[in-house]
This record gives sequence, structure tokens and C-alpha cells, in this order.
Amino acid sequence: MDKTYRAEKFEDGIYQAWEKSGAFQPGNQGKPYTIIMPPPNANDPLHLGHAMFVTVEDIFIRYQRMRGRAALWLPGTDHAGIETQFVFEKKLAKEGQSRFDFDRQTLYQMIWDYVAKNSGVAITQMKKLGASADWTRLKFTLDKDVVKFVLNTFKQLHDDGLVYRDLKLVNYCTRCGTAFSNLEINHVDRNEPLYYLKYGPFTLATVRPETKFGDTAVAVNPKDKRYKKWVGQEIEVKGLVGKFKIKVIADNYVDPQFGTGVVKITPAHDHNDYQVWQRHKQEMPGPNQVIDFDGRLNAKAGKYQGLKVMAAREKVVEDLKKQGLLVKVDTAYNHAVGTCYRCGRTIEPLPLAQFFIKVKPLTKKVLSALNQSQVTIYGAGHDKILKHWLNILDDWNISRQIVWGITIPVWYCHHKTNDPDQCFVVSKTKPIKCPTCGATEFEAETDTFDTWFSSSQWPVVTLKTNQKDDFQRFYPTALMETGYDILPIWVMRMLIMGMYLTNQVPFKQVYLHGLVRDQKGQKMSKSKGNALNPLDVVEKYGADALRLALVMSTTAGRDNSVGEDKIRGMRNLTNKIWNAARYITMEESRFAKASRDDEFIKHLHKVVEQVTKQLDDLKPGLAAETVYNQFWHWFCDEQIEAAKAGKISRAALLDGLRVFLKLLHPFVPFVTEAVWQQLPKAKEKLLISSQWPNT
RNA sequence: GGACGGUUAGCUCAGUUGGUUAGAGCGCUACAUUGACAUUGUAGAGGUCAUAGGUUCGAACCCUAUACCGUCCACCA
Repeated sequence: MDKTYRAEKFEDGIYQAWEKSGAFQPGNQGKPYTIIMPPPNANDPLHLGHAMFVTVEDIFIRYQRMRGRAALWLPGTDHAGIETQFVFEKKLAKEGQSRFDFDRQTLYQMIWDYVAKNSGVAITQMKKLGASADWTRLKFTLDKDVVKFVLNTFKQLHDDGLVYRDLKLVNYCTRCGTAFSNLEINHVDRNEPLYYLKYGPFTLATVRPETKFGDTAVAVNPKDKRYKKWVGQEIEVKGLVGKFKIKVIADNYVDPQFGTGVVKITPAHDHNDYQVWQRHKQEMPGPNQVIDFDGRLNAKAGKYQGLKVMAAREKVVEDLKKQGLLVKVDTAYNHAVGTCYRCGRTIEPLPLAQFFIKVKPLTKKVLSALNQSQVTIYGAGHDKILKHWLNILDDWNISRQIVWGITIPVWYCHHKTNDPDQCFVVSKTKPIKCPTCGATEFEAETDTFDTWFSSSQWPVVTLKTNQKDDFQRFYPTALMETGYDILPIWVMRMLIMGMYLTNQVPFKQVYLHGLVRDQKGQKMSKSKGNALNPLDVVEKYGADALRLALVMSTTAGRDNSVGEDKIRGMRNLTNKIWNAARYITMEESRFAKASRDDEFIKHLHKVVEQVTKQLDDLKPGLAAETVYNQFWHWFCDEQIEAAKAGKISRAALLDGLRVFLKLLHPFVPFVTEAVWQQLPKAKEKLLISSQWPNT
């Protein structure tokens, strides 16, 4: 044996031996224990966040496998709709092309080829980290059977009256060319001028004067005495594109304290105004769209047609000023603006007919399951956050205007329009005749599903489309493990769709890990240059060191700092393990009993109990700490030294080492396996398939 | 505006659900080296557990308030 442990000499060979042995597949014996892996983006290299989930999930899977459970860790990869199309468009841009240079089929095929070419990346890297997942069951979100299942779910939801098409204001990014759900919008505080405009007999305040061509009413608070006499009247306004008449309505939404207490209502371009319109449909016209999906003003804006929003705003303000219609400008005004989480551009609320899922009937079921403790959330207060989310959730917009995804199986009778009452047929293939309107001509839907719509079905679909009895055997799964940052966007939706599809919770426990931060507690990012690349770390210190550094002393739901110092320290443990084994195996075991053997065995047993309890309690950080300290400071520093003095027998020491290798294995699988292979022959050939010590 | 966290050693963090002198890693100080390991060992310095009250025989842990930090949500034009 070498004087120091060299991870690079062992890791690949050991991984191959594990995989070849079939240890990653659940055995036929034992109670099932299942983790469905959060599918990483198929074509993206891994970052530390991925390394984190691989580590934590692998710890639990290895532990349960050693406990004799039929442990299944089912891996997958994600087509990651918008993310991937965005990356691909960047690539096109570099080559001087854009997505608009290709028709849908061609573009889809190009992205498919691109993803196929890179799709091994994530999997190879997870293997490097020691992930003991069952790769024979790997699923991709665009696998034929997965797609088929997702299409059926949509049909089922529609048949159950839980899907509807409606014209609503959607969060539209004019740069990415698609709508987003509310959960994908970032709100940022921005300082924008608040303009006070003359508006007929009133003065009103707005930050968006360029939308005034879309105004359909003026609103005041019903209790506001100043304006009471105007309510219900039509006023005449002299505007930039001529005179027009507009009605004054009363709505509680208007805050008399804000600005002048008068608001212009532009239902096509503002979420609040849209809601006001919904309450006053009888009194005022509906959405009057003046900004188009390319982010430019349309013909209704007269001479401002063709200008982009910000340019139009400047021009409009300038002209208002010239005509004496601008009363004053409040430049100190701050408010929150919705921005695209992808590209950062301001989100434009635009009226678009989209498909929505009615969430209320579904969230109700999930809330009651939570209240009955059918699911337990581990992670610093995030159980409360989940409940909060379930209570406030709005209907889910699942239509996306991108090609990289699963096309919504809808056929519009005659032609697709933006009319919410448009007749359509839900069908995987082109229908012959519409049962409602009798149409025989159809236009296919081009919108695709929100990626998260298929992801929300992941625990169900991965098991239903896999080996024959998998769903019966492994569902509901034991544990869902992921970062708390995707609690609402993914975990909550899996609960919703899992309950809908199976009437059971998709998983019984949720372990939410924290975000990985750098040594100083700063967020890691490429631009800051403080991000560690997991593969570089593995190469330098070994996968075990990285794994242990990621999990050591962490608590569910709390961020944790990882720097090179910590990783080096953990690498030192792998060396310590190696050397303890080297020493113990140097001499032949003698079977004579020594004076402190009994005491030694008793303490060892206590350690086993403690680590086992901590893992059962879903406290991998604490378990790692316990086993680290007990191994290094008790076993090595005290007991090996005592053995040198003859107080502990070699046989006891060797047994102790075997126990520690088992306790350490879920955390540092490579070095423990490497050492196990050097020990005198035992019944259990591979440590990965060995039995957890008795408690 | 609301919700949820945090505040423990120089730094990064644990503290197993109220119970003896509060722990780890890194860093620091002194010593140790031909027999497992310098990717080491031994010894040590360093904390009135944010602050102020309260409950209790007993509080880092429970309660109340305050301060600061962080995250998320939110339709005030």
C-alpha cells in the first residue's frame, strides 16, 4: 500500500466494479426505498448545486441499500425547454443566425441534435461523483413514452374540467418571445419617473404614459368626495392623437392617497387594470392592445407606431410637454417591475389566449395531505413556506411560445385566433371532425408545454414508463431531495400533479438542501469568478473529499459555505482512513483478547447507534460529523494508540475498522471501498453491497 | 406591505428537539519526527451563545420585545 491515498488511482475502477456487480439495481428482496433524481439539464455541465444533490441522495441510497432495502435511485435528464432553447439561440447568434431563419421542424431537429450530442455530459459527471443510480432505468423528459404520458395527462385534465383556455394578460418577454408563469418572473425595485398628466378635467399619475392609447376608462375611489360627481360620466379628453371620450368608473382598487387619486385604466397592458376591467365589464370596453408581441407600439398609437416601449415613452412625454399636458414629474418614485428571469428584460403584460390549469381543487388535496403529515418537509421553515404557496397559488399558465418542448395536443377549428371562445379539439392526432362545431378543417397548436408541466409528473411518469412492476413497487417514493430554491416551481407542482394522477403523495419525505456558497458566504457565480467546478475538485482532491465537504455540518434548508480549505481537510480524512487500514493490516491478527476490548466494543456500538439514528432522522450533516470525529479522534487517536500499548487486541481493532468503513461508506464511498478490497478476505466482497452494522 | 430564516471562537459552521467544565474544521501558539499517516501527533490560547426582560431547580435551546443581516412573496398606478 502507498503511503498516501491516491484517489485518481482507484475511483474509475471502483465505479466500474460497482456498476458491473449490479449493485445499483434494486434487489428483489427487501422493502423498497426510492428516490427519483431531479433531472439535470441534459446538455449542461454540472455545477456544485448538482454535486450537492448527487451527494445527499447517494448518501441516503447507499445507507438504505446497506440496511437491506430494495434501494432504487431512478435517474433522468431534462430537455429544459426555455433554458436549452435560450442556450441554442445564443449559439445561433454567434454563427450570425437566429431562430427565425428556420421553420419549426428544422429548428426542433437542430436543437434535438445539439442536445443528443451533449447529453452524456451530465451523466458522465454524476458517475464521477460516485452516483450509485440505476442507469438502466434512465429516463429523458422527451422520451416517446414520457411524451405520450404527458399528453394523456393534459387530455385527462381537460376532460375533468381542470384545463381551460382563456384570454388573460400573460407575462411576456418580447426578447425571449414567450410567456412565462408567475413563478418565473423576478421583481426588481426600480426608480422610474412618475408622470402627472392632464387628462380631461383631471390630473392623473402614471409611469407608463406610452400606454395611454390603450386606455378604456378612468377610475377613482368610490369614497373619494373630490371625484364623486364624475363617476358614471363620460369625460372628454384632448390627447396626443386627437380628442376622445372616456368613462369614469369607481373601484376600491384606487388609493385616494396615491398621486391625485385618479388612475387611467389600460386593461391590455397592466395586470391590475385588467382585473378592474373584469369587475366592470358592463361599464367599459375590454383590452385594447397598443403594444405588440415584438415590443413595439401598433397602429392604434398613430404616429408612435413602430417605436419600442422606452423610445415611445420618451417621445410621448416630450410631446405631452410641448402641448402643455404634462403637469409635473416625480423623479424620486420607486416601484417593483417584473423582469424576465432568463434575460432580465422588463416583462410586458400582454393579452394572449393561453391554456391554464385550475389549481384550487388540486392544492386543496395537497394541503390536506400535508396537514395529515402524509408528507414531511425537512428544511428550516420551508414547510410553512410551502403551505403559504399552496394558499396563494394562481391558475398555472402552461403555454409557451417556443419550439423546444412537447407541443400541446390541441387542434383549432378552422384557424387559431386569440379569441378565448375559439372552438378546439384536444387530440394527439389531427381530428376528422369537431364534435362541437362540426368543423373539418383544423389548424394545429404551435405552443409547447411549460417544461415544468412534464417535470411535475416526473415521479409518476418515470415509474409508469419503466420496468413492468416499477410503479406498483416503488410508488409512492420515499424521498424527494432538491434545493429549496425550486420548492414552489417544482416540488409543490409534483405534489399537486402526483395527487391528481394517483390520489397519493408522490413522496413521503422532502429533504431540501441549501445553496452552496463560497468560503466567505458569498453566492457563487461565474461572473464573480468564485465558482468551483466540481470536476476540477474531483481531479485534485478526489470525489470523496468533495462529497464530504459538501455535506459536513450542513443543515437542511440552510445555505453552506464550501471553500478549498474545507475540501482539503476532507481529503485529509480519506488519507487518514487509508493509513489506519495500512497500519492495522500490516500485522497478522492475533486472536487473544486484550484488557480494554469490551469497553472498545461497547463504545463502537454506541457510535453505530448514533450514526444510524442521525441518518434515519435525515441529518446527513450531523451524521458525517459524528463519524468523522469518532473515526479520527476516538478510533485513530485513542484506540489505535491503545492497541500499540497492547490494551486492545488486533482482532478487535480490525473489526472496528470494518464497522467504521461501513459507517463511512455512504459519505466517502471510493476510499472505503478501496480499503475494503485490501482487507483480509471477508464474506462480503463489495462494501457497497455489504450489510450495515447491527445497532 | 407580508412571510420565513439567521445572529454561537479570528473565519466558516454544528449543537441530536431544557440537564454536568458550549463543540468541529480552518487559522493561531508551543512542543514532537527513523515504524500507519507531516495530507501527522500532543498540549494550549480564544466564546458573559446579538441585546433587554420573562418562564424554570436549571436556558445557546422555550416565551415577549428590540436591533442588525439575509431570503422569498406582494396589483399601489
